[in-house]
Amino acid sequence: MKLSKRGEYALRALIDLGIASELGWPMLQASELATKEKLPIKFLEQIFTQLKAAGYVKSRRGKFGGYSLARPMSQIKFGTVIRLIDGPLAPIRCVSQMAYVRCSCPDEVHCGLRMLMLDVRNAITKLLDRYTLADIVEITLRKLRRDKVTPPFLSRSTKLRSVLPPMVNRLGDGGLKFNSVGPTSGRRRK
Amino acid sequence: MKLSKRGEYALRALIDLGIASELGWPMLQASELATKEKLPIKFLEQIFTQLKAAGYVKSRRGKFGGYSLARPMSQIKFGTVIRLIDGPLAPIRCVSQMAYVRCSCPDEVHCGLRMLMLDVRNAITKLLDRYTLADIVEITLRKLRRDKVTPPFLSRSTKLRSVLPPMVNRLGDGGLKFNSVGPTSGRRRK
DNA sequence: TCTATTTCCTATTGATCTAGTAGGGATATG
DNA sequence: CATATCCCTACTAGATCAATAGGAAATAGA
Ligand code: FES
Ligand code: FES
Repeated sequence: MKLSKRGEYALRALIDLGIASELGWPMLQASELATKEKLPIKFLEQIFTQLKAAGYVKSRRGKFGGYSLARPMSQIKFGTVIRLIDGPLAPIRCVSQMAYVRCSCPDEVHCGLRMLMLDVRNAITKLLDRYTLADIVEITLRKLRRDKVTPPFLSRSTKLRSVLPPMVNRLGDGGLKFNSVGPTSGRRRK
Repeated sequence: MKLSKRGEYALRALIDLGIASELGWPMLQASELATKEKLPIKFLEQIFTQLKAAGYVKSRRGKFGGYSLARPMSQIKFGTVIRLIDGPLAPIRCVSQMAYVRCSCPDEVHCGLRMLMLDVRNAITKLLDRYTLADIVEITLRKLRRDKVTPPFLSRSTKLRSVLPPMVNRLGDGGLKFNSVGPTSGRRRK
């Protein structure tokens, strides 16, 4: 499951759309998003076309047009979007549920590689098929507020420019570990 | 993390080499493996060259030559092999530890997509960086014995042909769930 | 109506990757 | 010596990726 640029931009766009809408800006323009998030405009347009065809966003054109989410954020799962844009989530087709293809192994049942990859697939889908746009937007907003940062694509009329702290590659941080914001029922006690 | 054919064949070859060696056949020929496992011979040769260069297998040529594992199976981690052949495990480079590359996001720290993908990356590496060839070979052998099946590439002198049950796509089964064969210390009680 | 702004649509491109194929050279066995 | 095996380099057809290009259609305000 390698996320292509196309997929990355699509998800970033959706998340931004979600954040903006949550903050009272239900509609964003492609050019706006492209400049603030530093994506190639024309490419982004193509992606929006695809997202629209799949029913994730709707659009209005002409002056003051733009794109907005076409359905509730809690109904947009990441797994589904990624499958649409980048294809199956499974690392190998013989363990894909949505797009199974037999591989050349003479005996699938006793294939060690398949057992391992099945676990990998399950680990991936467990995350991507459970998290929705609503979850991610909520978590992101919380982080933004905690650090008192405004998202860059919301500086339209306001001159308040958000200072972006330089990124250091410390991977220990990050992740979704907010006191069990997880979408499932599993609510662990502190 | 999409496993290419090249990667698939490499891992299958290593697993087969492991199984064979565990059963007393320390050396397999490329042609042998190719026909029994239905892989293109010349392609497999290339892959073996790569595996040899990286120190996973050693070879002997001439008549009765072949390939064998170059080091203990417990020291061959799947993650490392896959990284060698297919590149980084992370779905997106900004969450890769081994091959970090900044992405165009204006603010990595508050990027919702990055948080999600970091979790995906961790889920993947948790499996692939912990399981070794020894683990998979052990599990596979156990399954083979349980079902009284001989691996197809071990029918050299013996005329005993292994009957291969046809595969039905039932993904509920499979996986590595043997009574906690896991490589980590976590040994859960039944 | 005219103009500016926006989305929408189709085509094209250069670069890279994939999954091999082809042909022969080096080396070991008997 | 013949034969079997690994080793090495080159090549390719096709797909995919990440855009870029150019303009048509719709919308809003003057
Ligand atoms: S069954 Fe798909 S890799 Fe073996
Ligand atoms: S930081 Fe890499 S996707 Fe946002």
